[in-house]
Amino acid sequence: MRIFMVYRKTKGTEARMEARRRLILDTATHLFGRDGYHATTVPMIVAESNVSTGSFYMYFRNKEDVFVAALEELGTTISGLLAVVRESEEDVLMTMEKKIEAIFLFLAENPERARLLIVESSGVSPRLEQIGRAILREQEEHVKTTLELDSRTFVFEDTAIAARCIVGAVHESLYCWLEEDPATRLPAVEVAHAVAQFNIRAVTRNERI
Amino acid sequence: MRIFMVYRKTKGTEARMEARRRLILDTATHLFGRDGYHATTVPMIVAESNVSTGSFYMYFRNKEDVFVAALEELGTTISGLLAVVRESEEDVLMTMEKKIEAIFLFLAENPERARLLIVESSGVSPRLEQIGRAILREQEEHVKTTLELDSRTFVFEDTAIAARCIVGAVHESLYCWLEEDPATRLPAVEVAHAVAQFNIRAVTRNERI
Amino acid sequence: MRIFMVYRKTKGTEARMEARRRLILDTATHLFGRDGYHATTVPMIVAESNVSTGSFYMYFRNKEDVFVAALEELGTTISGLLAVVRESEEDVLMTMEKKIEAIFLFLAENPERARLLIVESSGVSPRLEQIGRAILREQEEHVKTTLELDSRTFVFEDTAIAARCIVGAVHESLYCWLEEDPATRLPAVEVAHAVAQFNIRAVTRNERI
Amino acid sequence: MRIFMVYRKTKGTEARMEARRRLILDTATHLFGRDGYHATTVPMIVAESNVSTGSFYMYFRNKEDVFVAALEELGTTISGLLAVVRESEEDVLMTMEKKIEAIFLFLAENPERARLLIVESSGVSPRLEQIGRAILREQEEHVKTTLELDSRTFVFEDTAIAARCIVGAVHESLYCWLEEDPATRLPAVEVAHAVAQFNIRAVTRNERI
DNA sequence: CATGAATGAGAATTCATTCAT
DNA sequence: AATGAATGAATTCTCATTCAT
Repeated sequence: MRIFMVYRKTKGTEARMEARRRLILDTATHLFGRDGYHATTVPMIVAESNVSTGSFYMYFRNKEDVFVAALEELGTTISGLLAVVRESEEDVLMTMEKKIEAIFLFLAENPERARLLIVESSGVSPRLEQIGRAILREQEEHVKTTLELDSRTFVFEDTAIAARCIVGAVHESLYCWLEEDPATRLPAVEVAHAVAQFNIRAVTRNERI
Repeated sequence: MRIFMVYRKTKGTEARMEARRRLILDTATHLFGRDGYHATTVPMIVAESNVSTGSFYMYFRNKEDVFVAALEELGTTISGLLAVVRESEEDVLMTMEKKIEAIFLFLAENPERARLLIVESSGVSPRLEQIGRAILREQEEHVKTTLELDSRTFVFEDTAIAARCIVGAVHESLYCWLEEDPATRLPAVEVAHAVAQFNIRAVTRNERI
Repeated sequence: MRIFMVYRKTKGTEARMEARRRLILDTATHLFGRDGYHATTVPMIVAESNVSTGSFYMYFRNKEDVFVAALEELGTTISGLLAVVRESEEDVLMTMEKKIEAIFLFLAENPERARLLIVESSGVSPRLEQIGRAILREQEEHVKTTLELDSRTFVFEDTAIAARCIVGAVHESLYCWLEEDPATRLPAVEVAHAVAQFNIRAVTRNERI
Repeated sequence: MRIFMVYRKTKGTEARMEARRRLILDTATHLFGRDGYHATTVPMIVAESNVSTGSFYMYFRNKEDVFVAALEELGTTISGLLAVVRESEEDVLMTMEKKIEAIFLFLAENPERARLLIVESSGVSPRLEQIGRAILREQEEHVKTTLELDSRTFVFEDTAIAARCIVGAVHESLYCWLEEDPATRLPAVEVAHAVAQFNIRAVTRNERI
């Protein structure tokens, strides 16, 4: 064993640590989304990140932990997306439409994240499932809140159920769209719009349409 | 001259074999639904079925194979359920309502099968995912066909997307319902009805409501 | 369970039993020779023979036992071959030549038996190895006996070693010949002759050649 | 400023890894040679080496792989042995004699290696058989080359066949010698010499003897 | 802080053999 | 005598995690 003395500036070290964590997390997110939780091994993440196994376990307690981090990050991202919509729209109908489209389009543009959320978060461990479900639940809360903003516009009584239906509709149609041949499928925006229309029809008086 | 006793395979043997297969399959379905695909090991299935490892591999090629069998059986069951509805209803609106409720109620009454379909069939292997998706796709086909039966009643243009939304809505609201405290949640029939109403509103002129 | 009374003539039964044993043994010999001991499973033998597993174990104690039977049969065959030579030849030199050629040609014409003896009999179990070795030892005995028939002709002192060398030479050259491309290799008879010459040269005064 | 201690992989690590690989390989070679390929299990190798299962699979892809390594090492050793002979001898006859004796004596002193080569390399898998055969083929090449050095001394026409006969003779007589009772058998050197004489007689004019 | 060799529990699967029918 | 379903011991191999350096 040889010991080298290395003098480093503290600042740079902290920044580098953060960068390493990011690198590992991004790589893991990518691999989990592409190959799934079980097909992705720690050696794979480590190799792809050019980081040692030891480092991996310095930044994350275990494999599940990285997945949790990836999922939580995704949750935050989607929350932010929905928050932006709420703040920017005046018309509740438009708010609803934008929210639905925002979720759909974000996941359509980030298919690996979509898999992470829809496919891979379930069936691994109760903890992971809870986190994945929490993200859906938050989306449902967002939608429910919007539905309750204006009971003149949104006439469907049970807003909780409506919210769940809406979120379920979005995810299922998104998943189907992802399965389709990218060359021939409709553009994401069109599908997002149609899905939004479907759900808005369900919760409003339909004379306007 | 000598007398030989010749034992012939009688119906009993075949019946017993079929019963054994059933036993293994049912046990596996139960365990997969309760603990998930990865948490369920062949030794567990075997122990729970009071069957030897060898027998397991006599009736199924491998672990994935039992899961496939369980999933396919579930698919057949749901298909049957939907087929019954189609045949029995005259009113297209009523058909749609019954179909939606049929899926919801069946899965509500068979929560382990619901997990099998919604949670455990994804993220395990492409083959399993395909089979799980095929079941959803079939449900969507059923719904789509119904939507196209009467374009006066069902006015939502893109029936494919509508079908996906409906199936997604049903599954998500069901899953949420299963997560709720059985002691305090609404009765399944009520939720099923509300979900049906939601979806019917989305695809019809709403004057009637 | 149903019991049928079947009346059969005793004679036919015994003959049929012998025929079954033969069938199993021949099939097993073929499969062992083609695929090797370990790659040949009892289910394979049974399937190929159109016989039940139970029957297999009626005629042979176990898998090793069929191999033993196959090997012993082969030993007998080769013994017979060598015995015929001994009886028919007058000239000791000719006897030696014929013996060497007989072994070579028989195995060349029965490559599966050759594999059984040279390749598959070793490395399976001590018992099998002993039997395989016994066959070689018997060949060596035959050769040794011949070498000792006429010490004027055969001048190599240590007849035991000479016999071993001869048998080893025959088997190795045979094995190499079997590995060669059947389309381009020399005819078996030519190689057999050359091998015989080689070995005869080794044990005789060479003026004659 | 902070001081980090950076541990570098030093020669020690690499050396220790090499030593570990050696340990596993030597243990495996020993067990394969003593008990045979099939009777030797990975747990046995691992236990005997005081190494974990995981380590085993770090250094070797699988059980076959260690066997291959053992066999290839043996091939290299024998090649080296023969190469040394070729370089050191002037007289072709002496070269031949030394080569034959070298193979015999090396295997006589390393009976486990002998078993590895003669017995265990065949009948396991085509790949292993090929490697085992390649070693024999190389010996035959060596011998053949020597035979072709001096056509005045070596008069046997078909050098390829002669080479095979020689190698076969050596291995078979060696194998018989190994089977004999160590207490009463002739010394290896004597047998080696006799075997060499046998083969040299076969390929030369015999006046000298 | 960083490394990556080492660990070992645990999973899936095969197949020779038995035995009730 | 004949059948073939049933058995379960035994084997190979993977991978998340640890820890000496």
